[in-house]
Amino acid sequence: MSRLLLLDGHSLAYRAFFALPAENFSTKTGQHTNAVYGFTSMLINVLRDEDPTHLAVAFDVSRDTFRAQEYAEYKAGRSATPSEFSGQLPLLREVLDALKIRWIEVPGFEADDIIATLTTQATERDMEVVICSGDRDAFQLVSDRVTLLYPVRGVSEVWRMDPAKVSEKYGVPPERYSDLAALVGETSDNLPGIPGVGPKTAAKWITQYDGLTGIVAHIDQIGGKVGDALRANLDQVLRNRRLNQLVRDLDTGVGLDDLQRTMWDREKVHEVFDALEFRVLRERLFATFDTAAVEADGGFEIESTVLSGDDVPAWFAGPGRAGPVGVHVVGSWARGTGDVGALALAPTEGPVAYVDVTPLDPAGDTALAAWLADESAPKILHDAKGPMHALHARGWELRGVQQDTALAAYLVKPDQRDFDLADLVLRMLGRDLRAESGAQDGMLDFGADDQAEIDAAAVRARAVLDLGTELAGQVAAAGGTELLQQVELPLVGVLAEMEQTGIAVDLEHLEGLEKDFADAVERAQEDAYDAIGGEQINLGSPKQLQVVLFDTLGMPKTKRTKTGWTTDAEALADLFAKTEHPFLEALLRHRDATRLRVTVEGLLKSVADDGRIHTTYEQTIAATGRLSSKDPNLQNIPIRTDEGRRIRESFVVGPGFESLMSVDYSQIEMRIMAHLSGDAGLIEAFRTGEDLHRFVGSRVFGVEPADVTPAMRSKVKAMSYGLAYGLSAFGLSRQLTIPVEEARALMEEYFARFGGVRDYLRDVVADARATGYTETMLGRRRYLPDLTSDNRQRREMAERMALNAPIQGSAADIMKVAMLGAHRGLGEAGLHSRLLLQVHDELVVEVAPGEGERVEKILRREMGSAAGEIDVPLDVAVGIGHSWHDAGH
DNA sequence: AGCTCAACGTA
DNA sequence: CGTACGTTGAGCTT
Repeated sequence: MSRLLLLDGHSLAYRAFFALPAENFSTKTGQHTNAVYGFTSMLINVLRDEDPTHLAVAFDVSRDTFRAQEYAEYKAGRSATPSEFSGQLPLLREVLDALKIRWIEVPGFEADDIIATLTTQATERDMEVVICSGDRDAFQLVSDRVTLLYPVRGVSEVWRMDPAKVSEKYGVPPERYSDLAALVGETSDNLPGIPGVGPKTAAKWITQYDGLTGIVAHIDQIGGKVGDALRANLDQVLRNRRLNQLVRDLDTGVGLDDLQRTMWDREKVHEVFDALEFRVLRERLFATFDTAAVEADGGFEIESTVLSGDDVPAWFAGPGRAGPVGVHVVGSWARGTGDVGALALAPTEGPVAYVDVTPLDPAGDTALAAWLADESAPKILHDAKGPMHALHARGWELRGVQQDTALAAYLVKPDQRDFDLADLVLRMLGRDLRAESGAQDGMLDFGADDQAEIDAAAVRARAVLDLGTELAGQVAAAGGTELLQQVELPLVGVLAEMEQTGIAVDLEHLEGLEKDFADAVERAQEDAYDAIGGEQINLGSPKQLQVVLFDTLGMPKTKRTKTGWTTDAEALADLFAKTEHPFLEALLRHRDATRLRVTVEGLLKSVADDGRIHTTYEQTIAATGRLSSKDPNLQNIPIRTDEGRRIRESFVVGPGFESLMSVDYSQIEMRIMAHLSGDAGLIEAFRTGEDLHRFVGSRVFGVEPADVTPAMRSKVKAMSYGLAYGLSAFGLSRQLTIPVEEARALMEEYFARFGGVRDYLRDVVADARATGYTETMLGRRRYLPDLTSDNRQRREMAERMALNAPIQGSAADIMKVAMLGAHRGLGEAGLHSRLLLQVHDELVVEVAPGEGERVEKILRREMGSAAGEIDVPLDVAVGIGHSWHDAGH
């Protein structure tokens, strides 16, 4: 049975627009999405509940319809459509395009005319029709084959209108509804009815005289004041009736066959939903419709063979083993360690081998270990770092990883946040991650559970192999092969080692800090309560703070947030300057202390049995190419305040080592900007070795370097750094608390002296707009489609990203190269010192006894040369000490 | 239990 | 109205 679903895009989205609070539905760029969200949410529900075979969405083109031509006042008096709404219509169409749902517009006609036409065509073909519209005119279309879903109470509920329901509600059958509406009038269309005639009277007449034509024929028989009113307004009623009649024979430009439901474009759904930040909705979409089953061409034909230990050595001699082998490791891993249960190995020819390693005889173990560690035996894995930990814990090293499908996908789509294997396989290979047939030639009989596990692993190994080939092509097409092969892939092993090693902590010191900070929290809390007359609010609750600050204490309102007024540190400090209320001082102190205590608590929880903290580096998260660190994040350990820095005293040199060494690039992003822009002045600044900000300050303010005051220097410093982020005069003025005019003058002066920088920043955006992406020094791309957006906020956001991505990303490239060089250099020198941490522009090394000088030399050499031949020197600063704090400089 | 938000730490 | 991250508690919703 065919069922056609027709939606009135405009009316439904408009409902959603008013039903959903805009402040809860906007992207980080400020784009409102409530209408799109509400519509899409409703769409998902209707698709789920009605399961149509065909569907389309109709839109109004404008208010200039044939109805307005007949009656100039048609829909007059409606307030202008808010621009926050109309701005969402293009986004809504993007969503529909991604979902591959046809949307239809016909100039001069309304959405309901399109719906009426398609309804007519469909019923002629014996299809069922479900209409979803918030426009009452659609009632006239209801029949035994046509159901109307009419949203009430915003978008959360619909009335399901069939003929019986329409009669029950209005006292007339659907085909008479237009007569009724003509008599009663329709306020929203500015169609006045007959004074004194409501639905009850109108229904009575319609029933009595068999519709409007009958009423006209018997118009003289209708008595009373309402009869007079009817006669006085008859022309108007007939006009209403002409206008509310939907057109059923439009040329819509599509046939019903064009409306057949098809699977959405998964790639585009991701793109569009990402841009709209519809995370939950996307999950709902995918969860509601078992996409894999519908969309994929199929699963994988899998033949697997289960190897027992003594089969293992022979297997590696079989056909297809010389080419890349897809490897799936069954196991678990985290924090630099793990556990392997089994391996699935997919060769280019022949069945997938499955090896249960929980019991593995020595011969099998040796053969497997040798193959895994063999640099010349090419392997393909998905996200190899985790498996490396699991294998390492078992005493096996993994080398020869020729391709990592997660890393490759990251280079192709750097803005994507997660790279799930099933998802990639579906999107890039159009296949589903399941075994088509569980055929296998193992000798043993396995239980259903075991067989399912074997199949699942075998499929993954096979899929990784296929995906590796596909992605290699895509990476090459994006010019990323060298970056992948020479940098990202080799880095995996280095990061794995760093995670496995971890960094030693001084538990006693850390526990002492916890107590100190907890005491400080306690004191601050007491002081805060005293300052407001003893009321014990939760100082960590912005909501409760707002009540105290703005209601109880009546302080001036701060900047707005989505849900109220900000209580952030800057605003509190500002309020303190104005009011000098002791509560604020105590609150700020409480904030600081709480923050530090929480940081310390988190670290304490992360200390492993070996007395060290093992973070996890994410290599596929940051769109610019940086690493990120999590569980715990060791890239945001405090350094700016004295109290915060004490936490760094807890990171110490471990037993058997001599010291920690911290090596960092000075002003690497500024140097990259100098190099990329080729600005002679800035390059000279770095070549002279003069203090950068003093040098720039002397140029900007036109004084001798020696006469640059601290105030001048700090202004210039803020500006220099801000430039790489797309800072505006407004932003600079706010940061420095100076007038916008002064900030503007400062920037103009800067650009006058360093014109190359201005030209570069301008060109980098223009190039990105032309090509669609930015590029780092190593050719890492970032795609920025929003550079051509009509939406100013989105466009300007993309412009700032375009400014920053090559600079931040090139710094990330250089640091990665430096890490590879340092790792190799330490190894080749036969040193035992080892890399522990990377904090974007800093490396922390644990120095083995007596190796300090050699380590420093290697680190300086490798970090200093990591960018190759560039126009400015890369300065490296080195510090050594017992703790990370002491190594700081 | 899982989510979003404000807040805040780093480069 | 300055980029890139990750974590937290509060306060919701499920």
